[in-house]
Amino acid sequence: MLDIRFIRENKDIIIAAAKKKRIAVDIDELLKVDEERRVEMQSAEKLRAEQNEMSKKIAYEKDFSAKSHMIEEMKVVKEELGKIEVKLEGIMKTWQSLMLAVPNIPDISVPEGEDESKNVEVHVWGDRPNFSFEPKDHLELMLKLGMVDIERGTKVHGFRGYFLKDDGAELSWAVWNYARAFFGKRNFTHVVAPAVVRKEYFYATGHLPKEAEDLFKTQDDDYLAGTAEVPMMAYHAGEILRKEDLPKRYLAFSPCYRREAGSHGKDTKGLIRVHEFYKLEQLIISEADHAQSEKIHEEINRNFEEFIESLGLPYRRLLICGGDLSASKVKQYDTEVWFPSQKAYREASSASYFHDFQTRRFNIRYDAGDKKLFAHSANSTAAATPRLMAAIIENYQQPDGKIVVPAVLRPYIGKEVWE
RNA sequence: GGAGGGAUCGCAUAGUUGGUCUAGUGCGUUCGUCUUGAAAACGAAUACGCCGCAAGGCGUCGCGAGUUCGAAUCUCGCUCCCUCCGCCA
Repeated sequence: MLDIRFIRENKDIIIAAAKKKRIAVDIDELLKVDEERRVEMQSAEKLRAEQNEMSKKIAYEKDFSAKSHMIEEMKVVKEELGKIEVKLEGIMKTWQSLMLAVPNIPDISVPEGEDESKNVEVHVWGDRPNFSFEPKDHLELMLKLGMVDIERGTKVHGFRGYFLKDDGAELSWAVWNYARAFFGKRNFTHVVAPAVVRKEYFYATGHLPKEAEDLFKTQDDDYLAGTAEVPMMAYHAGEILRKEDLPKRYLAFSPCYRREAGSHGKDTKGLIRVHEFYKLEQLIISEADHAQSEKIHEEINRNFEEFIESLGLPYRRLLICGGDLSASKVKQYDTEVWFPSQKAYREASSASYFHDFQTRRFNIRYDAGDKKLFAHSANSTAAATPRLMAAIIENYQQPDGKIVVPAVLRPYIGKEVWE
């Protein structure tokens, strides 16, 4: 959500932004409805002012007939006001839906482009393992080592179900614990966040209504979050923060639920795409300052990259192009890790910043002295399992099917090789 | 799951026979006076949003609807919190 005043004054910028993002919006229609909205509001307020004033006079009036006369007069005003209110209600509905359709402004550094094929590879790190044999996929390797049980996973949960066990379960704990220690040194507040979240907050993040198909819903009309971004933005919803407490830096752990309704044919085997996984997420609420937001975005993205560098996983960073950038975002990097069996990079992290687009919907402000300002927000993956585990398994595999434990995980695993 | 109580502008409270409530008071906070400085005392300010160039106006007493000329106050629905009972990790 953007500021209507900003939209009024920067129509051309919004139109260009929508074009870059391949999003259809009718700004002229919005401005027209906005004008009607203001006109109706003013006439409603004028009548209310009259009502308030007369109301006081009626209260003081001692003469019965004069009093009755005034009440009769105000009945007419009431009726008139009612008509305007009905009209205004309709206008407000249209206004709000048009407002929700207005996208955030992409950064100047966001490349032009139709869709994901135009995302730009801006950074590549690490030597892809040079196997003298045909690398196996993580599922085959993990099954052989008894790290995962898919058969019972599907028996118990259904499609995309899995059990991690023995070394697989331990690896999961090791990744979480290592991530906790790694990011903990970078000045984050640790949080374990709920995945069951009230509906209204999904609208605020923009997950609803457009991703309703991809979300699990409870019988109490709550939804299961697919990322801790939802509960963590909701955490400060409606609050006015103190400027000296910013930035708020959270490392949130939560289970994540995704129905993957739109990807039935994709990644049908293995642990790359599952309904239920676990993620540590970086989320930062900061002052309303573009330069600072940009810096935070680079920083949290680098945090993730340095994390997987320490794990020795080759990766590349993509700068997401306009056509692939969602409405709420200013800029996004996706970090993709190398999967030897697929001979391809697969997404392991996504880092974005939003300026005040999200905080406006969540109503998260801070006291900037003379005025209250909407804060800025940014988030990035810190570590998502089991996908990250799959990457570790594949990149550290040996000719005989054994897996070398990455050096940084050995203190958490207690051995050097899985066999 | 059952029974009862509650939600007021940072915190604590007043206000429920509808109309001087444009919500009072205390604490806290900020500024000022006094003081070498501090404390104390005294004085003033102190919720948020919307519309408007401005003057000013409007809205919000958990949220939403309703009754009324007029709602913090009455009615209905919802949310959350507290106490007790039951069940349970």
